[in-house]
Amino acid sequence: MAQIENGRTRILDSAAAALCKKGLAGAKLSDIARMAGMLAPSIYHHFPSKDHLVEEVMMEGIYRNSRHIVTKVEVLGADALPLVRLRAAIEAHINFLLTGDSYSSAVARVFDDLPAEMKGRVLAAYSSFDNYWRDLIIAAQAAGGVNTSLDATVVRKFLIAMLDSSPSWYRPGKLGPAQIAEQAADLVLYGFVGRQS
Amino acid sequence: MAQIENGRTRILDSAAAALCKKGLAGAKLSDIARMAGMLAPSIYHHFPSKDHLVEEVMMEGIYRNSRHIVTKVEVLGADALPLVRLRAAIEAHINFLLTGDSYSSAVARVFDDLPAEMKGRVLAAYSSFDNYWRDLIIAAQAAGGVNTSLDATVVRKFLIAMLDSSPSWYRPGKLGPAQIAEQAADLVLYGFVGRQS
DNA sequence: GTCTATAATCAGATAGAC
DNA sequence: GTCTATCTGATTATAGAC
Repeated sequence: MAQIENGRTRILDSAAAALCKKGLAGAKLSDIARMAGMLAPSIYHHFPSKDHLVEEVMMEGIYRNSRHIVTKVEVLGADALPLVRLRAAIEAHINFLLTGDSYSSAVARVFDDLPAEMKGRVLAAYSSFDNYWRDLIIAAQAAGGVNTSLDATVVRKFLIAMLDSSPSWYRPGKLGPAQIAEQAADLVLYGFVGRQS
Repeated sequence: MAQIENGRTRILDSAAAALCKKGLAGAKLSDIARMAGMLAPSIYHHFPSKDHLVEEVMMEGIYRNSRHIVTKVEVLGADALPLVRLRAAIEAHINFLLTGDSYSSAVARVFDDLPAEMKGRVLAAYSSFDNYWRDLIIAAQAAGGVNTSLDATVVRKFLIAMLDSSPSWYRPGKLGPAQIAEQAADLVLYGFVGRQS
């Protein structure tokens, strides 16, 4: 079933990469086309408009990211400790963003700039992913042994913003994606002070 | 010395608000002018270009945010515990962003989209602020009693991204800015699990 | 399915009256 | 210091050949 990389897929890949790197307004159709080995008007044979193309990248990014994280968490089984599941989600999210999935990075990069109407549809598609995080957090709180004075929604917003920022500042160096992922989980779960105080 | 709000200041205020709300490409000169009670060409009497106007908002945002945080930390005195100083910085940052300083919110909102040349200058202006955070974190690590396996740079990047995200999702409700600020500090310092485990 | 040529649109910027 | 009118340039989008 592995389809060969046809023109349509090349355009989507190029669009995802361009959106990541240059943002919504910065990613010109001519850039996307060039990266896909064609000229701008050829894109219109595959997509009716730039907005349609962008929206498909957003939907694909949400789907990929969601599927990756859910897979990594659910392989642990439903009876794994909630904190273990939450840690797995955090590490999977960072690993996915930093190991080159430009679709998921593109979502974090340009979501705020989407036209209102599209943003509504993208947000709707995002909601099941968001609810998955909410449930992970609430399950961990319900299991006890955590700081119950923290608001679950506030924790989720801060956590996702933190994770989503990583593609914008991470550069390969002494720390690899897996190590950043581990640091993210340690920071969120146990804080800058940590456990050994 | 309190200068009355002249045209130039009204334009800057409007630009900061528009940049926050709509992003760099979304904030049209006609929007900014209308919010300032004039028409687009009038802006050119006060600023030579949109880029110059945007850059001045960026610089002002960095200056205001930096000054506010440093003031709130330094009032504690240099002999305050490093963790107390770090907490004060975190809370001051959130409070400032959420209590309506659109200049500082505008920086976080549009920085990634700035043209490369301007971004370099803005980043240079930002560096002393960034270094202040770096020093707060390093001082706390040097004082001991924290998780030394965390990389100071990674902590700083995650921390600032988390704090800067707050204007994009916070809406006045049951939790006020001061409470969000406290939750942010608790989350960063002691984590989702917290101290009582 | 991709191209060349061109239209349509829109936002930043300028000229000059008042 | 602000306006009306206009220009310029960039970018999305269309038409139609190959």
